[in-house]
Amino acid sequence: MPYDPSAFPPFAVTVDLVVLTVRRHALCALAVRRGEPPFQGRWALPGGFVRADEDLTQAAARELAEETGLCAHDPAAPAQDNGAHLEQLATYGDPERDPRMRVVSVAHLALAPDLPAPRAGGDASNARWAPVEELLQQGGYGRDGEPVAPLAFDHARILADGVERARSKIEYSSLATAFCPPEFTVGELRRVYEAVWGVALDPRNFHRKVTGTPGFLVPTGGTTTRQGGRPAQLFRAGGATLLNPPMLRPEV
Amino acid sequence: MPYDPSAFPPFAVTVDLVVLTVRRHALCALAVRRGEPPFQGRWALPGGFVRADEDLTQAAARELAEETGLCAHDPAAPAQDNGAHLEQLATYGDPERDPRMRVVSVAHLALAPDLPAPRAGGDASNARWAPVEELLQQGGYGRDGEPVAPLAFDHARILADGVERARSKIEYSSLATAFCPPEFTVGELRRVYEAVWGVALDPRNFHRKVTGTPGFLVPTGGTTTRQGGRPAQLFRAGGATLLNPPMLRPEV
DNA sequence: AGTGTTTATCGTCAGGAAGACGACTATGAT
DNA sequence: ATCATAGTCGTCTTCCTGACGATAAACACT
Repeated sequence: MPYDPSAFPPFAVTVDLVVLTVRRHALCALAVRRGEPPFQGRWALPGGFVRADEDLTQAAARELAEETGLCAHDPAAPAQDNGAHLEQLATYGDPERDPRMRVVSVAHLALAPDLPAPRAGGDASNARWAPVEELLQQGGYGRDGEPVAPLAFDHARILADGVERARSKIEYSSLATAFCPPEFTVGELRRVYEAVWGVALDPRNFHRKVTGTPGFLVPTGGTTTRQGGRPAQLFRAGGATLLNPPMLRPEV
Repeated sequence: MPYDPSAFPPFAVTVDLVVLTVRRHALCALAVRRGEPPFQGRWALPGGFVRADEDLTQAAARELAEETGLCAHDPAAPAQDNGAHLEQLATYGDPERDPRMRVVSVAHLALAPDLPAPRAGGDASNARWAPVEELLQQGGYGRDGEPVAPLAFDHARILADGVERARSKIEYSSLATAFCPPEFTVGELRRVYEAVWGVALDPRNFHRKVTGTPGFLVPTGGTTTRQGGRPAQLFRAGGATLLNPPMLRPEV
């Protein structure tokens, strides 16, 4: 069968972003308010069309920079100045997922340290960090008693998948350090695990585990008291990306 | 900004399949010979265009049925007659990956028990099961001394990603049973792990591990001697999909 | 029938990792 | 000075794993 351009239907391809961070002991995701139909006024995940000459990862990194100012951190490159971790999550292509047309969305997962207020095209009121539980509870009421509208499109499903990916991946990788500033303490890293998993971990066992895994953490020599209490050693993320044996998520 | 159909570039969307099975103690993948340019005559992964009214998973299941006759096994449904495990793998959208046009391919991973010879549109010579090492070695020589051409497009990368997914996922899930017939012995399951990981496992420790994990295997009461030696108990896959603690892949 | 081979299955033992938790240390706040 | 807060080092018990001996039940020979 020869090549026939009419043999396949055209699709629009977008990237959507699940951008996660830890703020005030809670796992939060970036949400933007939709300014146009469909779902006008509702919260949604940031995203946009993939351009004609752009790779999927490039498109995701571009959208991430537009929405947050974050520089995507290539997992291969060692530098991690202001870079966020970025990886592909999954692709969503239900024919009915966008009422306007056939859209296939390649969702990406980005993890970032706690940041100043988000910006969405310069308009702060149209972007916010919200706890993932708040974004995921469908038709409930938020902390302020206001009714919560579910996320636009299938974005609740995408967000849930991204959260689950993050929760499981910090078990066996050093991904949790992506939520931390370049230098951090063992306690700060533990609070990341506690926020992402929503559990309390024993500080002593956690300390033994992370400091006893070769290549996971490298001490910088400095100390800090920014958490109060006794000064804590500062560490950087070591070269080890895989955590073996894994950190076990406590049973419920 | 109002909706403007000209604001986004059109893409072709395809599904590609990494279909894995275990044959003669080796992890094998399904490859089809391309009958048209580009890469005419080269081996490639099976796949095809997503239709206008089709979900991505539906498209992958349809392609799988066309190429192998396998019925995709929905992970939610309990029945697993002739069903193969099917899950989304990753999406590949480099602008240069297809010289004809901009194609975004949503790769899927399928796992199946050992099957009779494959069929590709009824033409057996254009489809085969090949050991993954043979398909992945670029520019080397196959077992028969013939030079081996690398897979078409970026399919070597996709295959490598699918193999890595399968290798890591059988560690912490019951996915390895997807390579087995509905009833199987502990030894047959162990040979699956050995083929997928390319290692030898201790039969006694393996037996203790899989029979000691609640819900992983349920005995059917029957026995078989199809492997020779002492009769072995037959099992079916239990309801447990997660293996905790995981089966540890031996270090190299 | 006996012997060897193959595979399955049960047991034992030592080493290591993890959960529970006690004890001590070094800061800032009152 | 005292307390609250966090960090860090140990101890103990329990569980899991890897290494490996031993037995059981089939088949293929002679």
